[in-house]
Amino acid sequence: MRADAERNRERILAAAEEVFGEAGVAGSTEEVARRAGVGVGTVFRHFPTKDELVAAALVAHFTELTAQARAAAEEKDAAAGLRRLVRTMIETGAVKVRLLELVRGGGEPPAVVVAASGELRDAVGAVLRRAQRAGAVRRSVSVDEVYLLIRGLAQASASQPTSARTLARAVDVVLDGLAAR
Amino acid sequence: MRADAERNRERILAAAEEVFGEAGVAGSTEEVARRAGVGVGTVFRHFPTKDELVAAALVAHFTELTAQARAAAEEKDAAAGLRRLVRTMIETGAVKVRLLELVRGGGEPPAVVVAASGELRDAVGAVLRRAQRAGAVRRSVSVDEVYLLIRGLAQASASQPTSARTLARAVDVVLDGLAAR
Amino acid sequence: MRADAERNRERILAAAEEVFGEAGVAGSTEEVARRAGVGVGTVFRHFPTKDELVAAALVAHFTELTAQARAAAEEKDAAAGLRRLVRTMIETGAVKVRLLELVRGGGEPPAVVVAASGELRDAVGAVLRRAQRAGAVRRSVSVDEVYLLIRGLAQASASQPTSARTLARAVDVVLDGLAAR
Amino acid sequence: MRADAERNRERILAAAEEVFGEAGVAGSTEEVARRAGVGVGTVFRHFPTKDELVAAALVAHFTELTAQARAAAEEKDAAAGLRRLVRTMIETGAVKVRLLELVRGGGEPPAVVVAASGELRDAVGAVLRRAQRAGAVRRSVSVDEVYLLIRGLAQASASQPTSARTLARAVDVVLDGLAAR
DNA sequence: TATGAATGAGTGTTCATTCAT
DNA sequence: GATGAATGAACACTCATTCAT
Repeated sequence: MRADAERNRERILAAAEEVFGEAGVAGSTEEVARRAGVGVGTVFRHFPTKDELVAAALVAHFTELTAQARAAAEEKDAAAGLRRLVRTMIETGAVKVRLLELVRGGGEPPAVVVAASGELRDAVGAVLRRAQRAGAVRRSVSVDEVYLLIRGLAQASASQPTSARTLARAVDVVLDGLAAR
Repeated sequence: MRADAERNRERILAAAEEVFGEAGVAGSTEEVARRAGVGVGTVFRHFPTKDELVAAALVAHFTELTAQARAAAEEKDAAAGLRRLVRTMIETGAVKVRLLELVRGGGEPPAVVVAASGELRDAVGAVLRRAQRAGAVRRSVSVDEVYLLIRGLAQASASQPTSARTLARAVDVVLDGLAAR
Repeated sequence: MRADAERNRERILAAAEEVFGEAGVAGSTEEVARRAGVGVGTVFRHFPTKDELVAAALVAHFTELTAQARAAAEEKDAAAGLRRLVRTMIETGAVKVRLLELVRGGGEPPAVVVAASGELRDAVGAVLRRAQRAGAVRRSVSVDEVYLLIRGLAQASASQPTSARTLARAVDVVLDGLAAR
Repeated sequence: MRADAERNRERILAAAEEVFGEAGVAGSTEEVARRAGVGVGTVFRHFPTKDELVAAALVAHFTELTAQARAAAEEKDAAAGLRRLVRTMIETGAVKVRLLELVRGGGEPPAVVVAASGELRDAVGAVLRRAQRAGAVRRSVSVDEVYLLIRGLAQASASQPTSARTLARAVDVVLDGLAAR
């Protein structure tokens, strides 16, 4: 039964990412249940509240991104690592954005989300520092700005159809801005 | 009574900006009515649909920003004009962001909104071209990227408390990125 | 001003017959006002309540029919008079039906309506008695049945599209049933 | 739970017949829920729309009547069968009338209702043809008139309190009119 | 006196959450 | 544990009625 329950949990999370990613706030718990192929009751057994479900989906998303950030930190070329990370985060950012909408609402996001977000920030920080050490980014910038810029482009491109070309150019502007003079 | 009705319309619009700015999609028409100090019926008389109310609030917001963009285009120093515009848009952007969330939902935003957004984009374009002519921005960037970057920073800073310092630094990164090499 | 007010009253009544005749209960006071070419306020000044407006429209309708019944009582051929009356009432009955729907609702129709309906019944009674005297209708039937049958056909044909042919045949069945054996 | 749900469905339908039968269009879904002893949500789970609820109640009503018509077709005495059917339909017709009001409104009634009504008409037709074959009704009348007359009496007696005596006499007039000369 | 803007109770409908099976 | 039917508070929207102009 343990295995079954675990499998359900995963399916629900995946369905939640899908549903909330598509419909944002409008996504209903019932729809999540339907896509996960379980009853609503099961969803609520795993996540006693819609907010908790959303938070869990967000954490899952942050966790994936953190893994990618850590991978980027291993890359030979530090500058290329940063570049790739920025692109990945922006491209997969759409979902996150929709989910974040949900979590805000009543102010502070739940602690778990803050923690997961913090971990991601740190991983991005590591990539950034490596790029600085390699001389590809000037010393004066801090993770905060970088993180903000990434989130911004992710959200903006998610909330309005944006051509790949425009997005790529915007990323270049940012990377140029980060570059050491 | 014309006068009264007009005043109500303004109050409703202002309340809508407030409510939707704070609560996003969750904001209720009833709450808008309460804050405007009118009955729900009055809100619906002026804006027959919640969507129309939201659209109207958005248009109002875009219109304000467009006015500011046009003012920025008059400024002596072209580069300073661009800088100021970017800052203004980001600072007052919070509201817009929340409202945009609402309008998306079922795909294309209503024509009025698209039109108002287009006008803003054009006004920003004028400021940008002036800055390019003055040599403060390199020729290769187009309005699209700039508009995207501005929207991004506005949304990102609105959706998560961001220190003024971090925001200012992010703006600088962008402006540096835009600058001619 | 008297004349103006009187003209408005008539226009409102006519509009009410139209609107309620078409839409039944769904017809709104506002729509009546629109068709009458006056403001809602004016409608309410003349008829302080929707119910009163409906009642007045009904009374007007009954009054017209009563006039026709009286005319039928003058006709040379008593049997032909009855026949014509039945047909007229059925054909113009559609409106009445819709209006009656409205008036029922909370039980007894208002006194004015009852009175107007009584007058119509009496006028029909006169036509009937003449037909009986002429030997065209058997003595044992009373106004009540006749009135009920007429109302029935009027309502039934109004509430569902009915071919003229079917209606004519139904009327013949009734007239045959009334005829002396 | 299947059993429970089924029981609820029945109770809701019964309540709907009651409520709409009494109040016509004015009857509210909430009132139906109250009388059925369930929450509004339950009503909407079973019938996603008020219109669908009304249609379902109508279909149920037609179905009952069709069963009675079929029973009448089995009766030994063909004329008595017709007589009894007409009486039954008129007596139980009140509800149908109110419900029909609702269904009209926007033109064509939903297909299910049309179908159920058609079946009833056919069953009545069978009873009628038997009576004709038995020489109790003249050949020239068709189902259409009979159905119209029945509906008419049902509606008329439902929409205004009518003494049993008057109704019986009206029925006799109709039956006499149908009789072979 | 006529107007039509304002009001707010009431209606249909949705959806997070609970609980009997 | 899983299910999905039941619940009811909450929301968008309508419309009879009132009242400032």
